[in-house]
Amino acid sequence: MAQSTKERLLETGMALLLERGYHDLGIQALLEETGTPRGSFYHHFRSKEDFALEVIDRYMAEVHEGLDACLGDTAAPPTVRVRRFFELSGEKYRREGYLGCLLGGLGQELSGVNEVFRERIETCLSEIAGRIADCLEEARAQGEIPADSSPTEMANVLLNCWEGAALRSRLWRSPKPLTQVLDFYFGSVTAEGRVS
Amino acid sequence: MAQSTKERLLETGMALLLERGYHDLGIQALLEETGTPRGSFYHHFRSKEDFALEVIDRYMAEVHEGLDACLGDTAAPPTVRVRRFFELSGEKYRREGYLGCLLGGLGQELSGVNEVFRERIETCLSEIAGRIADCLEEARAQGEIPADSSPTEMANVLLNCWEGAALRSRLWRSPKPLTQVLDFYFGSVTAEGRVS
DNA sequence: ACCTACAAGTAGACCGGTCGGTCTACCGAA
DNA sequence: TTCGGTAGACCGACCGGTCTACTTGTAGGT
Repeated sequence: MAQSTKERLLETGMALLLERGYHDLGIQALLEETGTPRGSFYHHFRSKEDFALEVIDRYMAEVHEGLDACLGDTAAPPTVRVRRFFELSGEKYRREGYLGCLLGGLGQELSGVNEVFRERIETCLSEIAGRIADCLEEARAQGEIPADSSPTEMANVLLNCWEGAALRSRLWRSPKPLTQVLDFYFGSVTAEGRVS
Repeated sequence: MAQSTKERLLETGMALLLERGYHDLGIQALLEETGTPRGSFYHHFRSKEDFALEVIDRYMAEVHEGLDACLGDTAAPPTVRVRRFFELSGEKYRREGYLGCLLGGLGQELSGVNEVFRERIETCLSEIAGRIADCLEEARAQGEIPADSSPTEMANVLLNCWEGAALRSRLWRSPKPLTQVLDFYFGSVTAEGRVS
């Protein structure tokens, strides 16, 4: 068997959750899409909520892979590495038809109702922001950005703006908001306050 | 009667849609919350979808009121007026318990599944961006921002970043992402590239 | 080599509850 | 008497979740 039943459910589930959101995606639809009987689903997952949380785990694993690949490349200046990570994410969005970010989607939909999801997704985002902040701290140390910058704050602002652009890109079905926000952010971060 | 049944449904519905989202909010819950019989609801609205669209209309009416109040104040410089509009929105979010923006919430949840909502919400956002762009055009004409700026693009970037901050503020239940993004945006827009 | 025993996973009928929506009856003001 | 609006019983469809039966793969005893 090329792929286990559980993996198939998680992979297809990730795509369906991104497209349809949590409440609009029924177990039934997922089972039909993957040709899985009901019993198998509940053998592998305690509940729909448990399933979605595992999908998020899988999503985060992919994100960390992307972060490893981009931020670890010490040949490039830190701010360039950070930008590359977002450009890589934008590439992924394109392949998916510009449906935005799963964390943003589930976060918006569920954070008003379900505390478990709210905390989990917030944790994921601050984890990502943390790794970006580490890289921006390098940029600060190397003088690429002003010495009085706050890498943590800058990373969070960047990530939040990116999530907003991802939402707009989902509405617009276009990469434009994504590239615009990167141009704006890195344009101002790396040029701001420079004399000469 | 202080408030007609329809108004009561729309007002309460707006709050409930913001908190719970579209799919998680059942007609039943809305009826119980407002003490309305089922028949009244379907007398005033063709369907749940029609209801939500009217809620969006009502929301947009409020947004335009805010825009009128802030952008019309010609005593202040244009960029200050724009900032005031977002600060006013932030005040509103605070009163609601930092649940973010209704357009962002419904946009994320529904734009992958329902074309009607996707187009409507995208139209709303570009309408808002358009009014902000007009004000930024004034700023450009007055030399407050560089002459080679693109007000439309700047307005869209600002609005998108704001929506992202609103999402994070919803997850975080805090105003911090909102104030951070405004400080960053207006800090770089009004200071960028200035010599002396 | 063969039988047994057991567990992991597959299969789908079935459950109570809730969903959005319809329908008829009723009410009160013009 | 008409008509905008209220009232709530009722409908089929679908929801997430449970249950039992079956199929497999395999470890262990003889």
